[in-house]
Amino acid sequence: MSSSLKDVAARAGVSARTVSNVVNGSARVSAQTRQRVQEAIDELGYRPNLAARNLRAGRTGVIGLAIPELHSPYFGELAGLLVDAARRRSWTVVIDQTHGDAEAERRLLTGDSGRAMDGLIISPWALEAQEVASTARPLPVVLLGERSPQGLADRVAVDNVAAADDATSHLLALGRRRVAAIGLQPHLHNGTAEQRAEGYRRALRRAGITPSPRWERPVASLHRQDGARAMAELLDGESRPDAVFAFTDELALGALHMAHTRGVRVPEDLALVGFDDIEDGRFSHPTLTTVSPDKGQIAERALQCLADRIYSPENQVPALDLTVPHRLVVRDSTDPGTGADRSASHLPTG
Amino acid sequence: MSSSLKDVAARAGVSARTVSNVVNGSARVSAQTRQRVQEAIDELGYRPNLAARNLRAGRTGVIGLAIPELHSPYFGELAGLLVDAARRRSWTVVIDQTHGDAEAERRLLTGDSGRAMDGLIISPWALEAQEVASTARPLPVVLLGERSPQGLADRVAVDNVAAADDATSHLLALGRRRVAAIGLQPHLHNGTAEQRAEGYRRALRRAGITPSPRWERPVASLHRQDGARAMAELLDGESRPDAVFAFTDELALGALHMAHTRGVRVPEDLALVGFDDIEDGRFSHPTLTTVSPDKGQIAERALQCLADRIYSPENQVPALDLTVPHRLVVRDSTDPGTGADRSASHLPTG
DNA sequence: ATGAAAGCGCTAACAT
DNA sequence: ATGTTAGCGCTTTCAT
Repeated sequence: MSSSLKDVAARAGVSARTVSNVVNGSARVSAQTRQRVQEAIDELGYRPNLAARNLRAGRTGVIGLAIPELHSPYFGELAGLLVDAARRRSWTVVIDQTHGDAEAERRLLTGDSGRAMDGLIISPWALEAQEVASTARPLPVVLLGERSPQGLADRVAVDNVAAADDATSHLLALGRRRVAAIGLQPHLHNGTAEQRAEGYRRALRRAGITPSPRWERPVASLHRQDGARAMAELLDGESRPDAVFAFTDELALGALHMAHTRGVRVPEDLALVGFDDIEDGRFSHPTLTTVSPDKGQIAERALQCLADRIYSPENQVPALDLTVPHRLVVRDSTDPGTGADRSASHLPTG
Repeated sequence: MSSSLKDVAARAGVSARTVSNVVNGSARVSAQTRQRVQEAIDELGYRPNLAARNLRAGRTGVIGLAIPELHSPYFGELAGLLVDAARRRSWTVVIDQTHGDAEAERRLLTGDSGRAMDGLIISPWALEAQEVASTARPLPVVLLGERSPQGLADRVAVDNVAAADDATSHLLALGRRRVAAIGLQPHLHNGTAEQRAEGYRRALRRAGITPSPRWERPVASLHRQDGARAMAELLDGESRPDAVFAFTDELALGALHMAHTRGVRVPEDLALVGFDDIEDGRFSHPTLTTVSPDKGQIAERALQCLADRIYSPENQVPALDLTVPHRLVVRDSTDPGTGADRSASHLPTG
């Protein structure tokens, strides 16, 4: 068994209080005493028991991160940023994967997950805004990329409608008219797909084009294979699209794969835009034009929200609804031009 | 403030003991009492305090996962598998990113990280086997993908030498003779790159080819851009390779990108093999031949090691050195043939 | 079947 | 500057 504060105190011939002071630097300790205590600590290999500290403090220093799946590049990147940002605030992150399971999301929100944490950052997938809003939450929660749950929890996201509009408008500006969309999720109501569809249609209408269900391809999930399947369906249709806006980069990369397989040239025959700006899209062939959300800011602001709620529970402002900037990164999949990434270069020239 | 066991006990008119029994089902409680307690729990919205439980139990139910970076597809996939596998054992996973920083790795190993956990799974990057072995560890540790630290901690990994040999032999079997390697890391001594280089050279020698430093490209890190840079160097050389074995899929995808940029055809002009079998390689153009480690088994066995050490500290067997299977997945980047993925199909035919 | 009480290891209010 | 001690919320031994 490892040694405790008391053991160290006994060994150094001081009280527990003094050892605690030395460990935490919380009060003045004479140099001599300090050294004696330090020696005892070293000799015994003493490590403070975190569980005891947590119990005492009423806080764990742990925040939860609940995302659909860690292996998806978008969530992997975001999780990485959050872990690092949390660390800067001396927080530890425990990660849960919901796999889009409503029950799992519910458990996390209600605090029945059996995880001890001071706050939760969750990217809901299956749960609708209504249910998220009505769930009793025993701890501070920040929602990511979710339709605002009627001001009942902080939320951080890009403006999905505007972003989808930007992407679609870019395709229209290239002169494309048969612009398809891949990524609708009629079975889900978490808001994201709906908002991107809305932005897509808005851009079409502004260009004088009537949105048609024929160009809107639903997907079961957001993986590459779903994008490939949707693209196959589009290519099998009577009239082929000359542009595709995929609601995520993974879908876009799957679509790109299928285009290659079918001998469709990108961007000549088909211009393609994704969403998320994942690393893969910078090295695909051709490189992928995409909507780039500011992921660093998403991570930073989500943590800031949590910090405010956790450390200042007294002055509770109403729920925040934070919009994070995005930008369109034009690459080769829509640009038959130079072949260069015009927004962000990650390779040495030459 | 949230309510405690005592509050529930008072409200239900029973002792804390009984409430605890109801919550944990640990002893027989009369149906009537049980119901009364349950009502009190519901009315008060009582949730057990995990910190107190942990203190009492001397265990946290938390294990740490320390990896270089979460956003890399390989580690993202592995982390996802570990999180799910841990959950099946009612464990929570806290993730730390070391970013290949020796100091960060050291802190985790010595337990000075300020994270409360029952065990640690770490994929060391900067630390050498020697130092890992000599570090005093206050908790059970499993090493991933690391050279065996002289039997001083459990370790789970593929046979890197054999795997690299397989990959290289595959290229040689295609009739390629100028086989380059991308991914050496002379500045690191964590073992992985060295072992893959060794397997690469072994295969060459067996084919009667003398390994030459000219074909061995070092990289600063294992990202796509490093692979692209290394490939550029190879293509700028006096004699061009007709095959490349990249030590990771990310490097391979970066190399592939550069090949496209330079107009080099894959696999006709250049056959390419990666390592890790990340999702991207199944949808790249062309799809990527790769060495596929059994990631699910890595996760499962790492957790099993940890469980054995945590739950049965008394019968301590010597450190285990577990080798997990791998297989070569042949795809289009080495197969000018059918264009089909011959080992694992992730798309519907048609 | 249930109650009373000790104690897990730590911090901090109260002492000196 | 340092000692003494209560108590965070829970589980569990001992007792009834």
